[in-house]
Amino acid sequence: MGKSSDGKYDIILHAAIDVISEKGLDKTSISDIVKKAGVAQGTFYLYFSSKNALIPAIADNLLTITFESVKEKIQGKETFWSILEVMIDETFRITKEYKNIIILCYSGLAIDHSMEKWEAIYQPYYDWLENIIKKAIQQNEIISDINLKWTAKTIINLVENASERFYISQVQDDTIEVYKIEVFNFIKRSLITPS
Amino acid sequence: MGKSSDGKYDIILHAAIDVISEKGLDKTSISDIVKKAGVAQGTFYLYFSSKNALIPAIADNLLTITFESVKEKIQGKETFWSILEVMIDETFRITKEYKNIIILCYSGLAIDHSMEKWEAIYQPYYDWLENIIKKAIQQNEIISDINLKWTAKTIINLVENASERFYISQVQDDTIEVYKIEVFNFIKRSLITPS
Amino acid sequence: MGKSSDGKYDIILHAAIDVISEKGLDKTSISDIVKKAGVAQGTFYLYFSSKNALIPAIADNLLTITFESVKEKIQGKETFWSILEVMIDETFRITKEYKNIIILCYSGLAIDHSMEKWEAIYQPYYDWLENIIKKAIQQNEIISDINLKWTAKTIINLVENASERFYISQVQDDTIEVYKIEVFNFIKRSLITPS
Amino acid sequence: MGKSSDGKYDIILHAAIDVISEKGLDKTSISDIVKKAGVAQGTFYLYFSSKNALIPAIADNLLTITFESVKEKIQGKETFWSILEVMIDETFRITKEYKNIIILCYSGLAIDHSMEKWEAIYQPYYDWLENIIKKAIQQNEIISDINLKWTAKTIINLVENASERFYISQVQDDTIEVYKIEVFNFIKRSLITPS
DNA sequence: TATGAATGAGCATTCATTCAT
DNA sequence: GATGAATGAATGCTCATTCAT
Repeated sequence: MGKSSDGKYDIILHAAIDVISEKGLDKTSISDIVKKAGVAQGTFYLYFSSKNALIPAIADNLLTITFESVKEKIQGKETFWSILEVMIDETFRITKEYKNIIILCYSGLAIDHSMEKWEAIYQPYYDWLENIIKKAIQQNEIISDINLKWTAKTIINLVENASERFYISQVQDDTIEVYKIEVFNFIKRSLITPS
Repeated sequence: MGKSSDGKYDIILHAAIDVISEKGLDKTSISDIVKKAGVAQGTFYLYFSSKNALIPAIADNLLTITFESVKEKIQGKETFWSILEVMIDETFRITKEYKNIIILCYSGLAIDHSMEKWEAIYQPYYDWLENIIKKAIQQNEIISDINLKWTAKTIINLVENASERFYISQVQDDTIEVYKIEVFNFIKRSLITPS
Repeated sequence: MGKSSDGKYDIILHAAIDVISEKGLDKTSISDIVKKAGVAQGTFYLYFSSKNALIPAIADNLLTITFESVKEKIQGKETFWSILEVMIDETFRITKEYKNIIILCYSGLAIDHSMEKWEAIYQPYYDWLENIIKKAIQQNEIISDINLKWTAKTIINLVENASERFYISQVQDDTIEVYKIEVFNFIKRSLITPS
Repeated sequence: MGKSSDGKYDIILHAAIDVISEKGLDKTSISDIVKKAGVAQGTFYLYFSSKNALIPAIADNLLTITFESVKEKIQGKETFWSILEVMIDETFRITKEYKNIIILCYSGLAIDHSMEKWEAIYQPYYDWLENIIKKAIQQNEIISDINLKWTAKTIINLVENASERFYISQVQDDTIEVYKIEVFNFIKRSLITPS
């Protein structure tokens, strides 16, 4: 189950992401995946213990993509609010691009009764934002009377959920800009230090 | 597909909820459901067009429970903030009681690629809260410079997600009270009219 | 799992016996059996809980054949020794005819770790012979100082094993008559009342 | 396929015996065996041509154990009857200790359609007993009017089957002593020279 | 000799759905 | 409306075996 080898793990993982994005989790057979990956049926099981074991791996991959791209775009941003703006932009962008994978993660982890894995996977992202918030408090950008951990998780969820409502639940009675601005303002009003 | 008959629809629906709560969606067969319901295999198909047709029905049932119980508990409450308090209390209570069904709705609707049905099902709840908010604005309890629809959805999501994080993702590093208070304050700070 | 219906149980059972006799247990797939039986794949599982569940059923069938044919041929025989003779003749005949099934029962029950089922299946045969022996003792044909149950089982085993050694283990350095006579005499010398 | 090397053959063979005794033949994979033996997957095939090739080797090993231990315990015994007693004791002891292996031999050789291998493996044991019987006849301990080969095989079978009925088929309605005495007496009455 | 990653054929079993009664 | 026996497509997974190193 190692992630090393000569890259077979990644080859299979990405083949899985491709096929599942297209056909959905339950319509995708292991046979489809290995065909796409160009390996034998049995090889799949050298790297993943079961079909279900794919989901956390895919979710992990997705979070990594999100997290990395946020960190990259954050470079040079100084204020908490500009960082929040980046998070919103990137989350919307990635939700649009990977909406099928996001859905598959929801259903996959739910089916597997392992919703708690979400939290484990998101932990590094949570920790990172917690730190950002801590600094923002020190900079007196935001109020200090909040539960750090809870707030970090809630912000991430708020942003993700807003973009999922926009792209996945297909409620587009407003423009994307409205959604982005509303979520930004909602959070800002809640956290900003009264002047 | 009528909801009438002599109640077989409800018998089957609740048998389904019971069994699926226990075993999870994918481990539950139609056979399990009809056995529990005490009807014949074929009878299921007189009331539901397919296994997947169960999920929206269950989700609908769940929303109705939530919505009704919120409306009931709201009686006599005057301020927006006391209504919000009730919503939080009831949402946490129902999330605890029906967490397996909530999970099943996530996975079921995701599998079915019909996440948008969530929105349709939640519509009455959204509409109701939108009205509450509108009145609160008129009463000058909360700020007026917000997108009504978006805010209604976001509040409902925020509350639900907080309780799901608590009960489903099993992140209980704080007490339930902390979670309830944080979510209440987070929303209140964002919406309250500056005095 | 009832043996009734319109005979599907028997149809499948005999199809299974046919195919397995030919190809051996592990080379036979359920698919082969249902094809031969002319029923659908799933129908098999309406009558047998698993592939392994076939074996005891087949063994039972075989014992019934043996037992019935022995009882039939016994008609009119008066002495214990003539009955023993019939048992030997019939056992050799049936061993020859059904040797593949006998082998499959051995391996099937062994694989299944349910060797003890042999005894349960053979019980009626054992009981019947026990009675025969009891009468023979009363008639003073054989000695009385023996353990009835043990002796009944041992005689049946001796005869079966002799014929299996002849037909299955393919040790035919002697004629079948030698085998039959030896086993008859071996038992007779051991049990006959000294004159 | 040599039995020499630096003992890898024996290491693998005994690993196989251990694992199969525990899990049964069909639940045991080559992978289990090599893991236990501490060698690589491919190494197995340097010493055994296939999985099925294990069975005769294991059976052979088992017969050797039985045969050797009988020969050892026989030392100093003079009469045929005391030798028979040893055979019974040792057979019961070994059946108890190795019952899972005995079962595996049954199923393994049956599956393989090579029941006749039993006879080849047992040949030395048969030959040895044949000689014992021959001497007993010369000593006038037992009757002479018997087929030597057939009788040797039958005695061995009788004893083995009695102990298998006791330990494997789990019919323990009597004590082990009853079983041992009955089988001893059954044979003795059949063979002893009338005084 | 020894390795162990890779292979890929093979199959029991499940279960949503139908339909004759 | 109600039944439940029958269907048969569909697939995750195992595992004996190979072979390049």
